[in-house]
Amino acid sequence: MKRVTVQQALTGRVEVGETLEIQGWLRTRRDSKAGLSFLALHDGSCFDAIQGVVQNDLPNYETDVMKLTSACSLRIRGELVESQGKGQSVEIQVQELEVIGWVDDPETYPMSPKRHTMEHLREHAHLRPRTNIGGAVTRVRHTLAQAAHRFFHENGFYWIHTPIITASDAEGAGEMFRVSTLDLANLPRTESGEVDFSQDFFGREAHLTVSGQLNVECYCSALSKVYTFGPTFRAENSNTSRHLAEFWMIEPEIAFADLSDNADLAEEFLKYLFRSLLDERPDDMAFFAKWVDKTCVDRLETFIDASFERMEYTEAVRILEKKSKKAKFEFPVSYGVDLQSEHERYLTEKLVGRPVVVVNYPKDIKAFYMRLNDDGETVAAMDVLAPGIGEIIGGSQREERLEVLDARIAAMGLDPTDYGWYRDLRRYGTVPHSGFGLGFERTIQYCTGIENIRDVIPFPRTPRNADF
RNA sequence: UCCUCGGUAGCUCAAUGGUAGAGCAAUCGGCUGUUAACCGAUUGGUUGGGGGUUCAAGUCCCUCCCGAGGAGCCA
Repeated sequence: MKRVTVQQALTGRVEVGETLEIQGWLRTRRDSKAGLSFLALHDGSCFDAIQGVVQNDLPNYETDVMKLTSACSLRIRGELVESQGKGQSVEIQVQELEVIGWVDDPETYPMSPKRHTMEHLREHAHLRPRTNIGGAVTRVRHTLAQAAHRFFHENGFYWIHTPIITASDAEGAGEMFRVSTLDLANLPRTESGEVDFSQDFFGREAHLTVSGQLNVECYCSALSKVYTFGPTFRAENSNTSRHLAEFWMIEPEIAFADLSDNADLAEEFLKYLFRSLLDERPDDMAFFAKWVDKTCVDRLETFIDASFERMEYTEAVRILEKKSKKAKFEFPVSYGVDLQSEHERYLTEKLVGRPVVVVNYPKDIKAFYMRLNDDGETVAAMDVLAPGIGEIIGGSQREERLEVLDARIAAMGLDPTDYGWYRDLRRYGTVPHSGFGLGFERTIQYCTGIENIRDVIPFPRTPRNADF
């Protein structure tokens, strides 16, 4: 008797005629008064459920089988046989069935065997992985994460575990969540009446990280090719289908590399991810193509075959200005202002029809650490824009020249003493280096066509919502 | 945070200011191998909370809460 997963049973690990044992959850039960019932059993190991056929002479047919409802957990033993029906090649002729867990009050079980809205699934995030779409998203997410690590490993990158808690108070990538053990009802005060963080756990203010970039630059300046892959936190009050308060970001950083190398890396990396996904999860991708977004598989294949579209910011603005009347933009476009969502969408969706890299933005709309170009006006920044999502990657060549970095820090009104260790990288053997941040959830959205980012992470954290 | 649209049965949605309905799910019965099975019946409601207008409010007004789409911020 082999105990196997549904995936193993369906893919030849068990020969027809062998007996096997499978454990899982019931998706549906269909009865035929020919004296048999059909059970669809899933265990998450693959998209498909396996069909168990139960004859009514089973000792517990009336007492157990006829009472089964969706989501009951079961252990079945039986023979793997070729199916007499359509829709599956093999099925299990059940010889023994054991109910492990019943469903309490089936009428109110939230994942009843019918179609549900994404909002409903989200409100039951603890049960959502049992659904077709919940399972498919989970496997796709895993596959993309594994592919990311594999890509970097195979290309000589080292994975750096950058800190979740940071006392760097000037990363400048958005609002931060405070980390503190102070008693909120009884805050220690300094003589001038301000909160005395010297009495806090770290002896100073601390927050959850908004990016591992500054930390990973340190390791880049020693191990040459590195990356982080971990959770990041933004306390922005963003209520959109593209933002989470807690999300996962992949941030590679490469030494002796300019912006063009950076864009090459982004392109090669994304293609590797998409190729892996199509190769490894055809079952789940077929489901998304059928029920969620008919174009998702084609989109990935096109991306893999095509070269990245690259465009200068100046060029992008020129095109947008030319098209602004026809496209009826709500906001005007001109050199020196950041592109609005509608402009980004126009570029990637209408003009190019696939992801596009916009490079060399005006320095005033970008971060202090981005490398100043020779024109003195722009910085070596890049944004990868994807149809339906907008910015999926943000990156840049970093400023490696200490005096230029200091001038930028000063010009932006930042305090150089906050950047002591970061400046040291430029003092001791500085090198040109580049990197980017890829929003992991946005990548999953792009691959699956799922519209709301809250549906591609197990337990989404958003303003006013940290349930589960 | 701003704009727009929503909140009615377990779920998805109907309902001129005048008796709250349907489909699915669930339960029961029928059906000779089903595939989101099918056919019949039954059960199922404090219409998001609070306040107001009215003879009468799911429906109109005020307010709060929650959700979605878009914007800003960004990945």
